[in-house]
Amino acid sequence: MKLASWNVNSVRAREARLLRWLEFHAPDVLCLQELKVDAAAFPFEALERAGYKAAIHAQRTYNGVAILARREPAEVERGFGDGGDDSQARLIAASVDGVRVISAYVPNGGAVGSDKWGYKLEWMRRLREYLVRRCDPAQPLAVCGDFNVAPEPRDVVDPAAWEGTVLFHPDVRAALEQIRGFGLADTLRLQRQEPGLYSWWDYRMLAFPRNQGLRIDLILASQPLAERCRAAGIDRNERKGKLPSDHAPVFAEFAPAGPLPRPSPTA
DNA sequence: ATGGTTGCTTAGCAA
Repeated sequence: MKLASWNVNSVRAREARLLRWLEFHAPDVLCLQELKVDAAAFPFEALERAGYKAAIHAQRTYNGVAILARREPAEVERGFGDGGDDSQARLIAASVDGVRVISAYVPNGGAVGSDKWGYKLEWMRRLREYLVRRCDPAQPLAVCGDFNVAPEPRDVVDPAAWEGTVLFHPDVRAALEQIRGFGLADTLRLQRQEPGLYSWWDYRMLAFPRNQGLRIDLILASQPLAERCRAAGIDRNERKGKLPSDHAPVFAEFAPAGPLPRPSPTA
């Protein structure tokens, strides 16, 4: 199974790129963030022609998340359903081919200390609680999306300069560790260890051609899924050219589920 | 120096 996640920064503005990317890379599942359209404006028909069914949690202007798959995503849940503020469309969960998939758009956080910052920290705490309440780390689970947090210094172009900002602050890094502590592995780091692998570059200051980015888009996998991970990466190429999203798609590939190979009797 | 770019909605906000 090839699983991908992409913050498209408006599915309307990115529709042509999205369709081209799907045709070329043909993932089994694609999680989207920042749709920025209501359900009436979501391109269901074009995606259907491209061979994908979509489950969406949409809202006008801001936010919006989706899960695309070859077959209709099942058992769809939208929002946390925890009695808290679910007015921002930032979370959708669905089952695809035996894997529970979550597409998450963690709040950016505005400025440290602001109301948005408090909302971000609270939202990340609620995500951890949602996982505990609604998911099973002993089953195949992929938590995908724009986390708006870089996990480690090697995920940041200039860690000293970014230290303490909303994307690389000790409090949100700790909140991310709490989420990972549910039993989730960072699939990219199962495969690659080097610094300089980024998924987001600011539109300004020629950040992309200078590779001044951060890795804030993640595919986290529970142990039963992570042990089947055979590849992971970031499609930096999609960030090139005219009017890209400011995020590149990230992906992970998993071997089919099945019994472990029996040890050879001659071993 | 709080700049710069893009997108949504139409001057200001969000990222």
